[in-house]
Amino acid sequence: MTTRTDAPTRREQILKEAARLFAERGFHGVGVDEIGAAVGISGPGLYRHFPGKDAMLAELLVGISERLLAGGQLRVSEDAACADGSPQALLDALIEGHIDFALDDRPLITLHDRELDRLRDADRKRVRQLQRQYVEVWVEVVREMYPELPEHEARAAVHAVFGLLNSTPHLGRPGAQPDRAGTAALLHRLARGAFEAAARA
Amino acid sequence: MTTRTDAPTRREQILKEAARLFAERGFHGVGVDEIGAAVGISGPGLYRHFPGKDAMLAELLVGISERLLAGGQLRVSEDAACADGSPQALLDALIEGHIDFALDDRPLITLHDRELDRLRDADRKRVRQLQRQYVEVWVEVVREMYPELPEHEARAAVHAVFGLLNSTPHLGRPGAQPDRAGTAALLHRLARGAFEAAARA
DNA sequence: CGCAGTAGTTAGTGACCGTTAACGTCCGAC
DNA sequence: GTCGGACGTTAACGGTCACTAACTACTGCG
Repeated sequence: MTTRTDAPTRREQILKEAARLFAERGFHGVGVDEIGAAVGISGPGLYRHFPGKDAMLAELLVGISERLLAGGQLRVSEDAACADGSPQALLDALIEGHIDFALDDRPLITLHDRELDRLRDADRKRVRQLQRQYVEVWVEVVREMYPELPEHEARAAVHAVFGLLNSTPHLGRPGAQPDRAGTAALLHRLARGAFEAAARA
Repeated sequence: MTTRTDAPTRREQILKEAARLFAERGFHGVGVDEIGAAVGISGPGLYRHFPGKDAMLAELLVGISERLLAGGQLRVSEDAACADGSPQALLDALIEGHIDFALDDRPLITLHDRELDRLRDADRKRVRQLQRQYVEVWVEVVREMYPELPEHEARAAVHAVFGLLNSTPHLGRPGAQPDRAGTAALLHRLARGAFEAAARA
């Protein structure tokens, strides 16, 4: 949990605004001029920082996937280090981490499963691999928690719970979400309840 | 549950293929020539059936929203007619109906929350209103089933469960889903479990 | 037959958009 | 001081794309 205090670089500004715009109107629906305008420079000025529009999307998607996977793996290893690591506590940690991500980086969550097919083959392969690994982390933890659950059902349940947790962009359209902690708690309960019910064959 | 036996009209073919292509590559990512090719005619021939590309998307999205809402309202009225209408049975009926839709019309489900912003203002307003009404149908049933659940939490839970049920497009990428009945049953359990857990404050 | 309407075709047009080219400006280092 | 690189700018180019125009083929009907 490292927090930054220094000002964001221009490159980071661009990525952030591009993520927002891509999430709002789709990759093909946003022009480079708009992205430039969002950070106060104009159109082709972006090419000092990125080789092209595709590269921005690629960096965003690869970055998201890497962060998600790294977070998941970190929590698993932390749990393994702790002596009192119960499967439920680990699953809760995974859920909480994903919720934090979904609540803090809504545009990225939106992009994550929406614009994957707009990537070059190599990048798409890499993102898909990272996503698969992240799912596998969850599946292993879920199966440790509910050993009676068949693997393919565990995997389907994990995908479904991702859909549940990633629904946050559809929630508080106009104003900011009323209560971040409350929303997080509710989502956590929903996810736990879904997994429990999956195991009740 | 009326099933059609007559051949689909050209117009319906176009809508079906357009839905598939829009879902795969996004509205802006598909050209009219491709849509035409998918139904065996070429590009501008589409304009005999639709005034423009936007109109196809509009008809798709309005149609989806209307069908979802009509299905939900139908189930509520059926339950009210039956003497033995329990809240749980009604909620199960809603869940099952939504699952059927998600499993049978994957491309439409994908479009439904992805390309809404590509619509003209009037159409977008209409779709949003239909969606809102559909959510309200669910919220009322959920609150009847779990009276202790505050309204805003019920609404958030409904949105989240939609995300869960609509995750089916992310499941069986390569082959067809192994077992439709099994997938439906699993999704149903997950959704029920999520609502139950929501109510356990 | 003649005719009208339906459903296509190909060719072209104007707009948009990603990208490149050529040029300017500021600023720190030697 | 001036030199060089980082960072922008505007102008232009080439391709793509939605849409239109003009024309053709089929089909049922009097």
